[in-house]
Amino acid sequence: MSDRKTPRPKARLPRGFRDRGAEEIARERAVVEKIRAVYESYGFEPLETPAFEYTDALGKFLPDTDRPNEGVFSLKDDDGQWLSLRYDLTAPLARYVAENFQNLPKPFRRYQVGQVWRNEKPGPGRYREFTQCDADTVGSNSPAADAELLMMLADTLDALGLKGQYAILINNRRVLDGIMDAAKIDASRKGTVLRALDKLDRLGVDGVRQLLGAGRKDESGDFTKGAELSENQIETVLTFPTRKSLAGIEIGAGGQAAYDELVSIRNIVDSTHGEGHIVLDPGVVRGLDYYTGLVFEAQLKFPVKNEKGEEVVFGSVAGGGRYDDLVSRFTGQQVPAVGFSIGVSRLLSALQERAPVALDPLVVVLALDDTARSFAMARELRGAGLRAEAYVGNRKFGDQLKYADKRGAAVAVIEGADERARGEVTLKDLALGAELSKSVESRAAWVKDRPAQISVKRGDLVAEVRKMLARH
RNA sequence: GCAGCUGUAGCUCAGUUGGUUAGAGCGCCGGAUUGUGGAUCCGGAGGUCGGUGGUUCGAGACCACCCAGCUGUACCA
Repeated sequence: MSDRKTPRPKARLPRGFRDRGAEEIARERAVVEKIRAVYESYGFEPLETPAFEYTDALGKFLPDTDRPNEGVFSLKDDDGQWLSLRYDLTAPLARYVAENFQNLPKPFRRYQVGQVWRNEKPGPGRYREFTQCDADTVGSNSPAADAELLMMLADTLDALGLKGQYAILINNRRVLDGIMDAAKIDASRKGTVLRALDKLDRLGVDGVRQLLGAGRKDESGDFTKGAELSENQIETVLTFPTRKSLAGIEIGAGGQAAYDELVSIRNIVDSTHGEGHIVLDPGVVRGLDYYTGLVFEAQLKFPVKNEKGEEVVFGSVAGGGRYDDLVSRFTGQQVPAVGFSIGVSRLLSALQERAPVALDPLVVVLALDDTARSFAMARELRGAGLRAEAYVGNRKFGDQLKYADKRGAAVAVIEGADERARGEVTLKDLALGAELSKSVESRAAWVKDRPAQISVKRGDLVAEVRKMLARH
């Protein structure tokens, strides 16, 4: 170790990114397959778009040379044009629809599963790369399209084993507008009010009341300025969210029509799916600029724990709404659209302890002194549909067993010179052995007894391995 | 962005009012055991004490600034 000119790089993940291992990948695949199956059964067709888009096609965050990566990950292409990693699947959809408008059936119903990236500060359970599972209907302003998506979301959550354990909360932005008009909130404060209402689930009524009034101090002591509404205004704005009632509030013709539409959408879903899936909830706001009518979120009714085992306010596992202006950015034509997005990673962490996914058991064939024979046995086991591998390292026998143990293998297959001479193989039940080892004190006795292993005819390899696996 | 807290081995952390050569547990590697996982025992590798400057005879510790991480909050498609 002589003079090292450059210091070693530190092995570390970029902030907000994660590695994912076998178990999580298996769980995500299983979940995504269930979601896909439901979407496809509804006739939604899959679409894939690239990770990069031209930045101006994504909208909103146009990079300038000083701050090219505000909110999104951006880079400059060879020809000087800005590219960005997509931050959702909806903006690429709008681009796709605008680009292929004449060839698409209207309504165009598609789903898309993919990673999205956001260049922002990560938080607990919040990353800069995550998977979304979107379904959208473009080209229909009918409540039928809204209702269909709500049904499909309900069926999807049912298919994931969450039947009866969630509620889809729906609201309409025009109802909120009506309420704010009734409270005589001037236009400059509406944004602040909506943002405050959006935080009901996290901050509670008292926190939101502070944000609507003078302001709120967070637990670090930092102060957030409020909307400075009067007591009366605050009461009016909070009446619907807290008492779930519009009694005594005149929300105007537009607001009333939007409210009636919400009720009719709920009734459609109730008629096909039974009551209780859809709940009118005025606390649902979902952002500011994007949605134009219906907004909704799916919330889990059961408590969710974080990595430390603490119960957390979980928020929504899926959300969406109606956005009627997205395609017009490209074409100038209003194209009504409605859609939702399932946050697959969030859903997975919520599902973790409730619906574990079991991996197929693994068989490891140890390679004592004849690699070719080990490979042949592993191949034979694979041919029988088992997950099997031959040891490809170069360590001694004891270490090979340690390896099998660490892999979580269920069975080890051993064929050394002794076994071969007898035309047999030794099968070791690693799971059973791990259990037995708890009561063994001395290594000598453990080695001598060789628990949980049997010798079988080489020709019966597959059948005997199957028999051993069947015990668990 | 704002605020609070925290930075010592791969990980989790200890390190007395500032005092010699910076420690522990876990993990890793080797051995006890040329063919048997766990536990145990023995040995080993692994550190610019986040960085820079300052105070001091002396700084991992004290001060200033910077950087990074975590948490909350703001913004958020």
